[in-house]
Amino acid sequence: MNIGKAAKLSNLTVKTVRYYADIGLVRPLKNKSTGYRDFSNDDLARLQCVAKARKFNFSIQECEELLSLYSDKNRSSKEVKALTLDKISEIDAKLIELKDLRRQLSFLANNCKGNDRPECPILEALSDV
Amino acid sequence: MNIGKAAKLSNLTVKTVRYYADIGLVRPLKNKSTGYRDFSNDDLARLQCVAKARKFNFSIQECEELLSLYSDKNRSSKEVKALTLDKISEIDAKLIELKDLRRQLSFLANNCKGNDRPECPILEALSDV
DNA sequence: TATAAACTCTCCTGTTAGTGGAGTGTAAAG
DNA sequence: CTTTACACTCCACTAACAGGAGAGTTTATA
Repeated sequence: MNIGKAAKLSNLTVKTVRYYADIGLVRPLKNKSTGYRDFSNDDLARLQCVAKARKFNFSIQECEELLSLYSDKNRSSKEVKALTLDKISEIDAKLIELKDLRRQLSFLANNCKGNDRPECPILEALSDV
Repeated sequence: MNIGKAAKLSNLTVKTVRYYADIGLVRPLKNKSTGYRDFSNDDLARLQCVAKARKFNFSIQECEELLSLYSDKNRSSKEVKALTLDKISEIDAKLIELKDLRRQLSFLANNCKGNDRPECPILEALSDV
């Protein structure tokens, strides 16, 4: 199938699919005369897999790992689970960081009158080293 | 002061300070003969402000806004507070998104045996469109 | 005083994961 | 036969720096 159809069926943009082909995530055949890419059903499945994994915050490199597990019929589910657990740990770390940030910003905002006067504890906090 | 000292006193790297000077966040004088940048105390204060604001997840562009408020003695604290509240909303949105992601990944991981067999609900989920 | 270490400069490349646009060729519809 | 929709390549741009080359400057030490 052409790139437009592959993009539509994987919920990606044509630009993104072309990019994924450029970096080798999929390797569609190319029509010698027109230069058009020809995506197989397997290519499509890989694109769909990547599209989903990206939504799950997996990086492109991690997507590559997932794809290689995906096409390896002898893989163990252990490996896939390990990648997933790593990703969850990453998310947890990010959550802690963001919560702390929110706490500090809320504290500052609560102490700022937010009126027409120039005194501002937020800027004071930012200028303290 | 030279860039090394300015960097140390603002907890930034020399590379970063040079970058901030390149994009105009600070405008140190330059020694005509040596080309060395000369940072004033005001430059330093601005660098410290940016360093802190960056830790609070403000983008460079938002830092510019903060700096202009910072050096405007007639600013109202209202404007600064508004920027901060916006940032808190952004963080809240990100928190929701990450929590949802974590929930979905945990669900998948919990349903994956993680053994040496190939069956894997995680990959199955990724291949569903 | 000579030299070595530490510091500074500019310029270039690379990072992530694409997006946007120019200019051009191809296929399908009316 | 022409318009419209697709497709292609190539280049530039995004955010916020980091790494390194190659060269000049300042400071400390032998």
